[in-house]
Amino acid sequence: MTRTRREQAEWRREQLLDAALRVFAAKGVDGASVKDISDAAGVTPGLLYRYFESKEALVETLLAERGFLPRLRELLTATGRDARPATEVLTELLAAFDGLLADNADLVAVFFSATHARAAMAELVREGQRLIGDFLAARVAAGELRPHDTATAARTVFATVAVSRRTGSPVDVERLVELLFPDER
Amino acid sequence: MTRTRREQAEWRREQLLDAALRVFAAKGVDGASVKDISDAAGVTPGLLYRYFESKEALVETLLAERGFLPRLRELLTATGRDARPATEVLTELLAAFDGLLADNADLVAVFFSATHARAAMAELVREGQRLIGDFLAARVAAGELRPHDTATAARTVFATVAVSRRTGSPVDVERLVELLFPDER
Amino acid sequence: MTRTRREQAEWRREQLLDAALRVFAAKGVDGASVKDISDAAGVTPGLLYRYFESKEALVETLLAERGFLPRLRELLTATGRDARPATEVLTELLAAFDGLLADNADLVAVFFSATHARAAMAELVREGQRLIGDFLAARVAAGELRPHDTATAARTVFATVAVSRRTGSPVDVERLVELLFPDER
Amino acid sequence: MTRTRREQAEWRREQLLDAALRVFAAKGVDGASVKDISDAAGVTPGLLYRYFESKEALVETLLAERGFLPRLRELLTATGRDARPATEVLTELLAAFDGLLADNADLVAVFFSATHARAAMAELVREGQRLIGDFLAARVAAGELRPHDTATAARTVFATVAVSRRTGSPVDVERLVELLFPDER
DNA sequence: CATGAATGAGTTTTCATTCAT
DNA sequence: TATGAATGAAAACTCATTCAT
Repeated sequence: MTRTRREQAEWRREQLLDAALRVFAAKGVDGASVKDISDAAGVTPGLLYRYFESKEALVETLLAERGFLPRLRELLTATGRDARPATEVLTELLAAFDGLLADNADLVAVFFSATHARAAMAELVREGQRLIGDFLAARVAAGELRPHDTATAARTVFATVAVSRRTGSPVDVERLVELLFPDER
Repeated sequence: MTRTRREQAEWRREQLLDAALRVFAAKGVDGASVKDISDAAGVTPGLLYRYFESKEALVETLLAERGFLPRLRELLTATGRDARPATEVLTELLAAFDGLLADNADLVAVFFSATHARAAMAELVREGQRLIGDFLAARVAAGELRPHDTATAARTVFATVAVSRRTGSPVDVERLVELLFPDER
Repeated sequence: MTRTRREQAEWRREQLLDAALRVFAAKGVDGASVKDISDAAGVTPGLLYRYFESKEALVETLLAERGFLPRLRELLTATGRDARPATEVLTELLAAFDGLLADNADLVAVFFSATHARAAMAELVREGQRLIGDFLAARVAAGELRPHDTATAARTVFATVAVSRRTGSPVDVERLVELLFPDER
Repeated sequence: MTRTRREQAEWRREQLLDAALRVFAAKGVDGASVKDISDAAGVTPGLLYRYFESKEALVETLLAERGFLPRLRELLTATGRDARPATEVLTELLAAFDGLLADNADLVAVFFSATHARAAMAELVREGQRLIGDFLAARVAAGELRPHDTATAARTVFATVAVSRRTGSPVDVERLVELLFPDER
């Protein structure tokens, strides 16, 4: 109950970021007012400016601190998979990616709405595709997967999962993997 | 140079829609002001209201009149393809779809930015996936393509083309088709 | 059917004044737009400016040309009454005044709404009270009515009729006269 | 000089209502801009919207909070009059009513100008006439006043005082009462 | 730390008025 | 005579931001 100053400040900061994320996702960055956000956080607009320089700084902080690129990287490079079949690992990977997007639906919405976020989103996509492509290439090199254009394949699965999430009709990742690698079960 | 009143009005209307599309794509619907649009069209803000009831009505008109769903439908249902190999037709189809998105990049941007456009975009995606899926299913039934989950395949190619366009790194549709149907060349 | 230029112009002018009167009465002078008026007249706003210099000029013309002060004067000074009993004449007079207000309800509304019309209305009231006062004084002098403060009496009946009209509950003028002159029937 | 937040807000609210009342009275509700009002209050237009939802809400608040119907009711029903002669009480009553209108000249002007206020004004008139009518009827029943149409009489005195106030030539209430009840002095 | 009154620069929208056709 | 496209100025209103308390 008793928080130190520092804890309290940290807690408030996070609370504001939470509120901002929710509100931005619902109304879009431009459509949401500072008042909307402070209302959602149960504080007054003025307080927001003790924690963030401006509305724009708030958006940037959100993108920087809540961005899930690190988590995506983790997911896609997790070790201890070498022993398991490529299609199994790939399925799991895509499911994890799908889950990541689901968990961060609000942030994804911000990525889509904000003109600012264009670059951040592009980076996410590039990185994701590269990591999946590397995985596929390694397994092709190992002779486990048939030779194919791994970059295109990575791009394909990545895009499919992302769009499916965004349009609200989640994809069945098993089927997706089977579509691409029908013989490697 | 001399235009009738009616022609002038029609021309101005289109010009305003053009300007709005450009500005909305660049700044987002919420980020663009009516003044931005009228400036882009070289007129005064008031004039916009002779042609459209409100900024919102302008967005709706844009989505309704400049929507490329009809063109998409045309593309995907064009006849005279029965005689040609499925992969060839599919490649052509996806290239056309990619071209359509390229031609309508601004509108696509609006679809992405506007909270209003969420529904319109979802419909576009659904329709596109359905039409491609139907095509694939017919060719599978005809024994030309290997049996596979045609719905997932449709979703895959559709999403891949769309995301590639959006992220600015156009996909090579031939490679995409070959990835899915390596043996049907 | 064929009108001379002059006739046509006169007719249109009157039509515009009619429309303006109706619209001003309904929405108030400030609340009514030039477009409202031209719409009501079935013409375009531009045309209005061929007949009147400005919206304000239109109001002034309305007050000047449609003012019923002349008619009021006529009513209150009509001759051929000397032979009849004062209360009878007074009753008839007030009824006629009431009728005049009813016939000009729209104009009265404009008088009330327009800040401009304050002076015109005051003049109307003054004149009306003076004329009724003169009538009463003459009859007192003739010994037909009891001596009383004729100015106050005039003001009283005038105000009563006017307010009753305006608030929508027309007064029974016979009762009003009987109230003031119970013995002079 | 030092005011608490709450006091300051309350004070500002009243100040804005004061300013609005003055400006509305001078220019009419439609003729007055929000800027006119904020200028009169020495603040920026935006501040007005912290205290009132819209210009229309401001008018309604004015009518509701500054309406003098309660005060009118008080005046006309004040007790402790039974012992005094009816004409004396009536004279005093009308003088008080006249004073009330004088004190609220601005509000009366708003009543006259605003299309919205039509209903509020009608209620005021109705109520006022009813209360005066009741008073007269009681005194007739008590045999103190001659039998007469008390409703018409009430309407008469009410209208006379109101119009006189409005047209700027205050009535002499003693004379008015004497006109109606010449023998009851 | 937190409030919320206040600002100023913007927003969308309206409208009296002009003028080429 | 009549139209209606276009303007410019102002309207109502919003909102990010500041600051005294």
